[in-house]
Amino acid sequence: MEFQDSQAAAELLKAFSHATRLSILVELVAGPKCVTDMEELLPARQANISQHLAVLRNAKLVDYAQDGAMRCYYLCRPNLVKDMLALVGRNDPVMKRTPVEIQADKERLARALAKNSAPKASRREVAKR
Amino acid sequence: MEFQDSQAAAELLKAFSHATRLSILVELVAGPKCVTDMEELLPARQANISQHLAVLRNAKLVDYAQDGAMRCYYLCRPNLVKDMLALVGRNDPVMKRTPVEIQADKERLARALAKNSAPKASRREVAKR
DNA sequence: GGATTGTATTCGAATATCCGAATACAACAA
DNA sequence: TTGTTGTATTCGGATATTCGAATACAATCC
Repeated sequence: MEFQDSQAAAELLKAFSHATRLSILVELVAGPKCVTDMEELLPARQANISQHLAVLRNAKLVDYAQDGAMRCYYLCRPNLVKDMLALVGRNDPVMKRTPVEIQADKERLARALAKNSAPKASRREVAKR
Repeated sequence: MEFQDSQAAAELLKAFSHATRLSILVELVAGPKCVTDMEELLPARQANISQHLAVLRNAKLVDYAQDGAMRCYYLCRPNLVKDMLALVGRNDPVMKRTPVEIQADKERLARALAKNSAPKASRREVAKR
């Protein structure tokens, strides 16, 4: 993954990174809703919900269909949103690894790299010489 | 998903939501690395990388094993990280839906809800009476 | 002991995000 | 046309994030 991609990916993730916006997305997974519907479902005021919807729109996560004076918001990338909600809802166990395991990993990686190019020595390893 | 969960999920997502931190995670997917290694791989200075690693540590996405003066960082929830990187790397098509489709969706949802409780009328619908 | 290397933390200024209040605007009803 | 409803936008202050510079700290070497 290049830096450019990281930048774009970070932008997308920022759109997800707010409790109210996540709640909005959760509601929209159930079906399209207008702002007033969301106002009843969420602990936030109308203006604020509209502001968050603007962020989600910029991120191309939601769009709306006009219905009279109302705007029915819907997910325009429903699979992305569902998968993201599932991912952050999942509770992966946190693993702790020992220095020995890590060392083995580093060496394995170093050997793999050595096949393609000269291994890079760390400052400390250079100093040892 | 409750508001509490949204709060926690948003915190987790914030840890991911930075180009440099995503790049660090990409590097760590390949194998454990110390700060100096990352300094060579990323367009960021040592202090800044340490700061971002602190954020990732707080989010329990990485941990380290001390190795002399160095700290070998590794992913402590590798599956979560890999799945997240895959998800944001994926490029889901953005779909636009017509008002008619949305309306059908809303009505389907309304019928489903009506089975369990009295339907809630919108302000506009109440005004029509 | 001092010097060096690898890393973390603190500080401060720049920037960004957040949210309420107020206001604007668009669709519709009367 | 005027009023009402649903929604968006603007403004401003509070808060948070970001990053460089400086410094602190810990391990190792001499």
